[in-house]
Amino acid sequence: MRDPDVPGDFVDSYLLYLLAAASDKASAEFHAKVRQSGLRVIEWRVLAVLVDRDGAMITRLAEYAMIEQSRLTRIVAQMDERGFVSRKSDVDDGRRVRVFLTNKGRRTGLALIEDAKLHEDELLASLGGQMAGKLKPALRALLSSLNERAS
Amino acid sequence: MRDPDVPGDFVDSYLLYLLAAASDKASAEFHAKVRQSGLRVIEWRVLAVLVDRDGAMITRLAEYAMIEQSRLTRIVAQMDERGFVSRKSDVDDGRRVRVFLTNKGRRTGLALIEDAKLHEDELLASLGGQMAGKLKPALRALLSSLNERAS
DNA sequence: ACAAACAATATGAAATTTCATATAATAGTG
DNA sequence: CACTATTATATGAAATTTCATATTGTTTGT
Repeated sequence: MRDPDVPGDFVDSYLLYLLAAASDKASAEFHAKVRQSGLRVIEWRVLAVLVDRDGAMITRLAEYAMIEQSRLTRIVAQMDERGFVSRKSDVDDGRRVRVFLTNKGRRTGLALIEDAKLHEDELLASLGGQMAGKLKPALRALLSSLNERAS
Repeated sequence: MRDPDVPGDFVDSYLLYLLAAASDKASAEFHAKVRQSGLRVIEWRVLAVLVDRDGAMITRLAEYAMIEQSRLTRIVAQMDERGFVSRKSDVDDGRRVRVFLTNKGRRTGLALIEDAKLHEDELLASLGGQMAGKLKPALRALLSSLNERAS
Protein backbone atom coordinates (compact mmCIF):
# COMPACT_ATOMS: atom_id res chain seq x y z
CA MET A 1 0.00 0.00 0.00
CA ARG A 2 1.41 3.28 -1.05
CA ASP A 3 1.14 6.16 1.38
CA PRO A 4 -1.20 8.58 -0.34
CA ASP A 5 0.50 11.52 1.34
CA VAL A 6 3.76 10.79 -0.42
CA PRO A 7 3.25 11.87 -4.00
CA GLY A 8 4.08 9.43 -6.75
CA ASP A 9 6.42 10.57 -9.42
CA PHE A 10 4.92 9.65 -12.74
CA VAL A 11 3.77 13.08 -13.75
CA ASP A 12 6.90 14.94 -12.75
CA SER A 13 9.06 12.77 -14.92
CA TYR A 14 6.69 12.34 -17.84
CA LEU A 15 7.93 14.03 -20.98
CA LEU A 16 4.55 15.22 -22.20
CA TYR A 17 3.85 16.74 -18.82
CA LEU A 18 7.19 18.50 -18.75
CA LEU A 19 6.51 19.87 -22.19
CA ALA A 20 3.03 21.07 -21.30
CA ALA A 21 4.22 22.58 -18.04
CA ALA A 22 7.19 24.29 -19.64
CA SER A 23 5.04 25.73 -22.39
CA ASP A 24 2.34 26.78 -19.99
CA LYS A 25 4.53 28.42 -17.41
CA ALA A 26 7.00 29.97 -19.81
CA SER A 27 4.15 31.55 -21.73
CA ALA A 28 2.21 32.76 -18.72
CA GLU A 29 4.24 35.91 -18.18
CA PHE A 30 4.08 37.06 -21.74
CA HIS A 31 0.45 36.11 -22.14
CA ALA A 32 -0.37 38.52 -19.38
CA LYS A 33 1.14 41.28 -21.50
CA VAL A 34 -0.84 40.15 -24.49
CA ARG A 35 -4.10 40.43 -22.57
CA GLN A 36 -3.13 43.83 -21.31
CA SER A 37 -2.83 44.94 -24.90
CA GLY A 38 -6.47 43.98 -25.39
CA LEU A 39 -5.93 40.77 -27.31
CA ARG A 40 -6.71 37.21 -26.41
CA VAL A 41 -3.77 34.84 -26.52
CA ILE A 42 -5.29 33.00 -29.45
CA GLU A 43 -5.50 36.28 -31.37
CA TRP A 44 -1.88 37.04 -30.68
CA ARG A 45 -1.01 33.68 -32.16
CA VAL A 46 -2.91 34.53 -35.30
CA LEU A 47 -1.25 37.92 -35.62
CA ALA A 48 2.20 36.47 -35.08
CA VAL A 49 1.71 33.83 -37.74
CA LEU A 50 0.29 36.40 -40.13
CA VAL A 51 3.28 38.68 -39.74
CA ASP A 52 5.32 35.77 -41.08
CA ARG A 53 2.76 34.59 -43.63
CA ASP A 54 0.48 37.40 -44.58
CA GLY A 55 -2.30 36.30 -46.89
CA ALA A 56 -2.28 32.69 -45.78
CA MET A 57 -5.48 30.76 -46.32
CA ILE A 58 -7.57 29.71 -43.35
CA THR A 59 -6.52 26.07 -43.44
CA ARG A 60 -2.79 26.88 -43.47
CA LEU A 61 -3.22 29.49 -40.80
CA ALA A 62 -4.98 26.89 -38.71
CA GLU A 63 -2.07 24.49 -39.16
CA TYR A 64 0.63 27.00 -38.36
CA ALA A 65 -1.19 28.40 -35.38
CA MET A 66 -2.40 24.99 -34.23
CA ILE A 67 -6.03 26.05 -34.08
CA GLU A 68 -8.95 23.91 -35.19
CA GLN A 69 -10.36 25.20 -38.45
CA SER A 70 -13.91 26.09 -37.51
CA ARG A 71 -12.63 27.81 -34.42
CA LEU A 72 -10.16 29.81 -36.46
CA THR A 73 -12.86 30.83 -38.92
CA ARG A 74 -14.76 32.47 -36.07
CA ILE A 75 -11.67 34.04 -34.54
CA VAL A 76 -10.67 35.53 -37.86
CA ALA A 77 -14.20 36.87 -38.31
CA GLN A 78 -13.93 38.64 -34.97
CA MET A 79 -10.50 39.99 -35.77
CA ASP A 80 -11.87 41.27 -39.05
CA GLU A 81 -14.69 43.07 -37.26
CA ARG A 82 -12.18 44.63 -34.93
CA GLY A 83 -10.03 45.75 -37.83
CA PHE A 84 -6.94 43.59 -37.31
CA VAL A 85 -7.28 41.56 -40.48
CA SER A 86 -9.19 41.52 -43.74
CA ARG A 87 -10.37 38.54 -45.73
CA LYS A 88 -10.34 38.12 -49.50
CA SER A 89 -11.35 35.09 -51.41
CA ASP A 90 -8.58 33.74 -53.58
CA VAL A 91 -8.75 34.76 -57.23
CA ASP A 92 -7.59 31.40 -58.52
CA ASP A 93 -9.58 29.24 -56.14
CA GLY A 94 -12.81 30.66 -54.86
CA ARG A 95 -13.00 28.22 -51.98
CA ARG A 96 -9.98 29.70 -50.34
CA VAL A 97 -10.15 32.65 -48.01
CA ARG A 98 -6.92 34.53 -47.67
CA VAL A 99 -6.31 36.49 -44.50
CA PHE A 100 -4.35 39.73 -44.59
CA LEU A 101 -3.14 41.99 -41.85
CA THR A 102 -4.53 45.49 -41.86
CA ASN A 103 -2.16 48.29 -40.95
CA LYS A 104 -3.55 48.20 -37.45
CA GLY A 105 -3.06 44.44 -37.32
CA ARG A 106 0.51 44.68 -38.55
CA ARG A 107 1.39 47.46 -36.14
CA THR A 108 -0.05 45.50 -33.24
CA GLY A 109 1.62 42.30 -34.32
CA LEU A 110 5.03 43.86 -34.86
CA ALA A 111 4.91 45.63 -31.53
CA LEU A 112 4.04 42.44 -29.71
CA ILE A 113 6.76 40.58 -31.54
CA GLU A 114 9.27 43.11 -30.26
CA ASP A 115 8.01 42.55 -26.74
CA ALA A 116 8.10 38.82 -27.27
CA LYS A 117 11.71 38.92 -28.37
CA LEU A 118 12.72 40.95 -25.37
CA HIS A 119 10.85 38.60 -23.11
CA GLU A 120 12.51 35.60 -24.70
CA ASP A 121 15.94 37.15 -24.22
CA GLU A 122 15.18 37.66 -20.56
CA LEU A 123 13.93 34.13 -20.20
CA LEU A 124 17.00 32.64 -21.80
CA ALA A 125 19.27 34.92 -19.81
CA SER A 126 17.80 33.80 -16.53
CA LEU A 127 18.05 30.21 -17.68
CA GLY A 128 21.79 30.59 -18.12
CA GLY A 129 23.94 30.17 -21.19
CA GLN A 130 24.66 26.50 -20.74
CA MET A 131 21.08 25.30 -20.88
CA ALA A 132 19.82 28.20 -22.95
CA GLY A 133 21.90 27.03 -25.87
CA LYS A 134 20.52 23.52 -25.72
CA LEU A 135 16.83 24.18 -25.34
CA LYS A 136 15.85 25.27 -28.82
CA PRO A 137 17.95 22.64 -30.59
CA ALA A 138 16.37 19.97 -28.41
CA LEU A 139 12.88 21.23 -29.22
CA ARG A 140 13.66 21.48 -32.90
CA ALA A 141 15.03 17.97 -32.90
CA LEU A 142 11.88 16.72 -31.22
CA LEU A 143 9.69 18.52 -33.71
CA SER A 144 11.49 17.18 -36.70
CA SER A 145 11.50 13.71 -35.25
CA LEU A 146 7.75 14.00 -34.77
CA ASN A 147 7.35 15.14 -38.35
CA GLU A 148 9.16 12.09 -39.62
CA ARG A 149 7.08 9.79 -37.48
CA ALA A 150 3.98 11.36 -38.95
CA SER A 151 5.06 10.94 -42.54
CA MET B 1 8.75 45.76 -49.08
CA ARG B 2 8.85 42.17 -47.98
CA ASP B 3 7.57 39.58 -50.39
CA PRO B 4 4.50 38.21 -48.68
CA ASP B 5 4.99 34.82 -50.35
CA VAL B 6 8.30 34.31 -48.59
CA PRO B 7 7.43 33.51 -45.00
CA GLY B 8 9.10 35.48 -42.26
CA ASP B 9 10.83 33.56 -39.56
CA PHE B 10 9.78 34.98 -36.26
CA VAL B 11 7.45 32.23 -35.24
CA ASP B 12 9.67 29.34 -36.23
CA SER B 13 12.47 30.56 -34.06
CA TYR B 14 10.42 31.83 -31.15
CA LEU B 15 10.95 29.81 -28.01
CA LEU B 16 7.36 29.95 -26.79
CA TYR B 17 6.16 28.80 -30.17
CA LEU B 18 8.62 25.92 -30.24
CA LEU B 19 7.48 24.91 -26.79
CA ALA B 20 3.81 25.08 -27.69
CA ALA B 21 4.35 23.23 -30.95
CA ALA B 22 6.48 20.56 -29.33
CA SER B 23 3.95 20.02 -26.58
CA ASP B 24 1.05 20.03 -28.99
CA LYS B 25 2.47 17.69 -31.57
CA ALA B 26 4.20 15.35 -29.18
CA SER B 27 0.96 14.93 -27.26
CA ALA B 28 -1.28 14.51 -30.27
CA GLU B 29 -0.55 10.84 -30.81
CA PHE B 30 -1.14 9.84 -27.25
CA HIS B 31 -4.15 12.06 -26.85
CA ALA B 32 -5.80 10.11 -29.64
CA LYS B 33 -5.43 7.00 -27.49
CA VAL B 34 -6.86 8.78 -24.50
CA ARG B 35 -9.96 9.72 -26.43
CA GLN B 36 -10.34 6.20 -27.70
CA SER B 37 -10.47 5.06 -24.11
CA GLY B 38 -13.51 7.30 -23.61
CA LEU B 39 -11.81 10.08 -21.70
CA ARG B 40 -11.22 13.67 -22.60
CA VAL B 41 -7.62 14.81 -22.48
CA ILE B 42 -8.36 17.05 -19.55
CA GLU B 43 -9.77 14.10 -17.64
CA TRP B 44 -6.68 12.05 -18.33
CA ARG B 45 -4.64 14.85 -16.83
CA VAL B 46 -6.71 14.77 -13.70
CA LEU B 47 -6.42 10.99 -13.39
CA ALA B 48 -2.66 11.07 -13.92
CA VAL B 49 -2.17 13.69 -11.26
CA LEU B 50 -4.43 11.84 -8.88
CA VAL B 51 -2.49 8.61 -9.27
CA ASP B 52 0.47 10.56 -7.92
CA ARG B 53 -1.46 12.60 -5.38
CA ASP B 54 -4.64 10.84 -4.44
CA GLY B 55 -6.80 12.87 -2.12
CA ALA B 56 -5.46 16.23 -3.24
CA MET B 57 -7.71 19.21 -2.68
CA ILE B 58 -9.26 20.95 -5.65
CA THR B 59 -6.95 23.94 -5.56
CA ARG B 60 -3.78 21.83 -5.54
CA LEU B 61 -5.14 19.56 -8.21
CA ALA B 62 -5.81 22.64 -10.29
CA GLU B 63 -2.21 23.78 -9.84
CA TYR B 64 -0.63 20.46 -10.63
CA ALA B 65 -2.85 19.83 -13.62
CA MET B 66 -2.70 23.45 -14.77
CA ILE B 67 -6.47 23.79 -14.91
CA GLU B 68 -8.40 26.85 -13.80
CA GLN B 69 -10.20 26.19 -10.53
CA SER B 70 -13.82 26.66 -11.50
CA ARG B 71 -13.26 24.60 -14.58
CA LEU B 72 -11.71 21.82 -12.54
CA THR B 73 -14.60 21.87 -10.09
CA ARG B 74 -16.96 21.05 -12.94
CA ILE B 75 -14.67 18.45 -14.47
CA VAL B 76 -14.31 16.69 -11.14
CA ALA B 77 -18.07 16.75 -10.69
CA GLN B 78 -18.48 15.02 -14.04
CA MET B 79 -15.78 12.48 -13.24
CA ASP B 80 -17.53 11.81 -9.98
CA GLU B 81 -20.82 11.18 -11.76
CA ARG B 82 -19.05 8.81 -14.10
CA GLY B 83 -17.47 6.96 -11.21
CA PHE B 84 -13.81 7.82 -11.71
CA VAL B 85 -13.38 9.83 -8.54
CA SER B 86 -15.14 10.57 -5.29
CA ARG B 87 -15.14 13.78 -3.27
CA LYS B 88 -14.95 14.14 0.49
CA SER B 89 -14.76 17.33 2.39
CA ASP B 90 -11.69 17.57 4.58
CA VAL B 91 -12.23 16.69 8.21
CA ASP B 92 -9.90 19.39 9.50
CA ASP B 93 -10.97 22.13 7.12
CA GLY B 94 -14.49 21.97 5.81
CA ARG B 95 -13.76 24.33 2.96
CA ARG B 96 -11.49 21.84 1.31
CA VAL B 97 -12.76 19.16 -1.02
CA ARG B 98 -10.44 16.22 -1.35
CA VAL B 99 -10.61 14.19 -4.51
CA PHE B 100 -9.98 10.46 -4.43
CA LEU B 101 -9.69 7.90 -7.18
CA THR B 102 -12.28 5.16 -7.15
CA ASN B 103 -11.11 1.69 -8.08
CA LYS B 104 -12.35 2.30 -11.57
CA GLY B 105 -10.50 5.59 -11.70
CA ARG B 106 -7.29 4.06 -10.47
CA ARG B 107 -7.50 1.16 -12.89
CA THR B 108 -8.10 3.51 -15.78
CA GLY B 109 -5.36 5.87 -14.69
CA LEU B 110 -2.78 3.16 -14.15
CA ALA B 111 -3.54 1.54 -17.47
CA LEU B 112 -3.16 4.84 -19.30
CA ILE B 113 0.05 5.57 -17.46
CA GLU B 114 1.45 2.29 -18.74
CA ASP B 115 0.49 3.28 -22.27
CA ALA B 116 1.94 6.71 -21.72
CA LYS B 117 5.27 5.28 -20.62
CA LEU B 118 5.45 3.03 -23.63
CA HIS B 119 4.59 5.90 -25.88
CA GLU B 120 7.23 8.07 -24.28
CA ASP B 121 9.85 5.37 -24.76
CA GLU B 122 8.95 5.17 -28.43
CA LEU B 123 9.11 8.91 -28.78
CA LEU B 124 12.51 9.16 -27.18
CA ALA B 125 13.77 6.22 -29.16
CA SER B 126 12.82 7.80 -32.44
CA LEU B 127 14.39 11.05 -31.29
CA GLY B 128 17.70 9.29 -30.85
CA GLY B 129 19.85 8.89 -27.77
CA GLN B 130 21.88 12.03 -28.23
CA MET B 131 19.00 14.48 -28.08
CA ALA B 132 16.76 12.24 -26.02
CA GLY B 133 19.12 12.57 -23.11
CA LYS B 134 19.15 16.33 -23.26
CA LEU B 135 15.47 17.09 -23.63
CA LYS B 136 14.15 16.43 -20.15
CA PRO B 137 17.08 18.11 -18.39
CA ALA B 138 16.59 21.17 -20.56
CA LEU B 139 12.90 21.29 -19.76
CA ARG B 140 13.53 20.76 -16.07
CA ALA B 141 16.09 23.53 -16.08
CA LEU B 142 13.63 25.84 -17.77
CA LEU B 143 10.91 24.99 -15.28
CA SER B 144 13.10 25.57 -12.27
CA SER B 145 14.39 28.79 -13.74
CA LEU B 146 10.79 29.90 -14.20
CA ASN B 147 10.00 29.00 -10.63
CA GLU B 148 12.82 31.15 -9.36
CA ARG B 149 11.74 34.07 -11.50
CA ALA B 150 8.27 33.76 -10.04
CA SER B 151 9.43 33.73 -6.44
C1' DA C 1 -16.57 35.05 21.75
C1' DC C 2 -16.99 38.43 17.99
C1' DA C 3 -16.01 40.71 13.78
C1' DA C 4 -13.28 41.32 9.96
C1' DA C 5 -10.24 39.27 6.82
C1' DC C 6 -9.10 35.44 4.35
C1' DA C 7 -9.34 30.94 1.94
C1' DA C 8 -11.59 27.13 -0.73
C1' DT C 9 -15.05 25.87 -3.67
C1' DA C 10 -19.26 26.55 -6.35
C1' DT C 11 -22.18 28.86 -9.51
C1' DG C 12 -24.68 32.07 -13.02
C1' DA C 13 -24.37 33.91 -17.31
C1' DA C 14 -21.96 35.17 -21.32
C1' DA C 15 -18.60 33.76 -24.49
C1' DT C 16 -16.10 30.37 -26.72
C1' DT C 17 -15.17 25.82 -28.43
C1' DT C 18 -16.34 21.46 -30.43
C1' DC C 19 -18.24 18.20 -33.61
C1' DA C 20 -20.75 17.02 -37.28
C1' DT C 21 -22.25 18.50 -41.33
C1' DA C 22 -23.87 21.97 -44.79
C1' DT C 23 -22.45 24.82 -48.53
C1' DA C 24 -19.69 26.26 -52.26
C1' DA C 25 -15.92 25.78 -55.50
C1' DT C 26 -12.68 22.99 -57.98
C1' DA C 27 -10.55 18.73 -59.85
C1' DG C 28 -10.76 14.47 -61.87
C1' DT C 29 -12.86 10.80 -64.83
C1' DG C 30 -15.14 8.44 -68.38
C1' DC D 1 -19.06 17.87 -71.14
C1' DA D 2 -21.69 15.97 -67.34
C1' DC D 3 -20.97 13.51 -62.93
C1' DT D 4 -18.63 12.28 -58.88
C1' DA D 5 -15.19 13.05 -55.62
C1' DT D 6 -12.57 16.16 -53.18
C1' DT D 7 -11.23 20.42 -50.93
C1' DA D 8 -12.03 24.80 -48.31
C1' DT D 9 -14.76 27.24 -45.36
C1' DA D 10 -18.91 28.19 -42.67
C1' DT D 11 -22.47 27.15 -39.50
C1' DG D 12 -26.01 25.05 -36.03
C1' DA D 13 -26.42 23.23 -31.74
C1' DA D 14 -24.64 21.17 -27.71
C1' DA D 15 -21.00 21.26 -24.53
C1' DT D 16 -17.42 23.49 -22.30
C1' DT D 17 -14.87 27.39 -20.57
C1' DT D 18 -14.37 31.86 -18.57
C1' DC D 19 -14.90 35.57 -15.37
C1' DA D 20 -16.81 37.61 -11.70
C1' DT D 21 -18.78 36.79 -7.61
C1' DA D 22 -21.55 34.13 -4.19
C1' DT D 23 -21.29 30.88 -0.54
C1' DT D 24 -19.30 28.50 3.13
C1' DG D 25 -15.90 27.65 6.47
C1' DT D 26 -11.62 29.12 8.96
C1' DT D 27 -8.21 32.22 11.00
C1' DT D 28 -6.75 36.26 13.20
C1' DG D 29 -6.97 40.06 16.19
C1' DT D 30 -9.26 42.10 20.11
